[in-house]
Amino acid sequence: MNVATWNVNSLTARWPRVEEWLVANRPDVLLVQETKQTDAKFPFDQLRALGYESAHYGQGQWNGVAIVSRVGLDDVTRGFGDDDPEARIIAATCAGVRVYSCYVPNGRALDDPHYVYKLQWLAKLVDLLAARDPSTHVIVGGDFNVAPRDLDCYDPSLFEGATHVSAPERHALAAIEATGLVDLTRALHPDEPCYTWWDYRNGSFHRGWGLRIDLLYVDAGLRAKATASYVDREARKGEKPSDHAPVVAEFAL
DNA sequence: ATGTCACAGTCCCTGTGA
Repeated sequence: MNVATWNVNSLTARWPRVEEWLVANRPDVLLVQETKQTDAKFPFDQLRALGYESAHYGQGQWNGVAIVSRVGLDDVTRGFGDDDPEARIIAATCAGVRVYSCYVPNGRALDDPHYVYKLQWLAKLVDLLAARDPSTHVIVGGDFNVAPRDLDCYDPSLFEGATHVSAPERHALAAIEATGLVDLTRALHPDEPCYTWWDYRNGSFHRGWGLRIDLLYVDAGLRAKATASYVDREARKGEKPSDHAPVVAEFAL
């Protein structure tokens, strides 16, 4: 089984790149973030023509998450079941694995109300994962907008006092791991940065100024069956790329 | 350390978010 997560930064703008990538890579499951489109605009039919079922939790101008699968797509749930109007989490069962596509709030700044929202959102995710069925394999992927450790940031000194690296955000990721999940990319690559995002500005990609903020958390059973994890940097190059690259994981199931 | 991109509305530029 081959599972990928990719923040596409508008599926409307990115569809040619996403379609090309799906045809070339044929993941079993793709977790998508920042579709930035309504359900009415989502390319269900185009994906079906490629052999994929889809579930979308669309909002419109902002956010929007999806799960795209060619190994089954059942029991879809959207949101946390509360009154949060932002479309940031969707779950489904694919080939017996419970998969989540998450777009964690950015936070903007440590003194911004949006940062409080980010921490509250992460706390809700932790509660959800802590209450999961332990007998079912789980993959929680997406854009977490947090670099788990300094190794995941090209220059931690530039991020002092900023979001994405603060202690409360990192504690939230530790709480996710404490529910029994493993950051798979880091487990398989303990010493490599494995950046997944580079600012469009300043030639950041070519200068290597990146962050590892797109993560795949898996349960211990899947960790034991994982055979590979990699960042597809090629997808960050070329015409009209997203500012994020896909993260792919492979499992011998 | 801000050199870009995408969106919607004010609609071919500007404000906002990332």
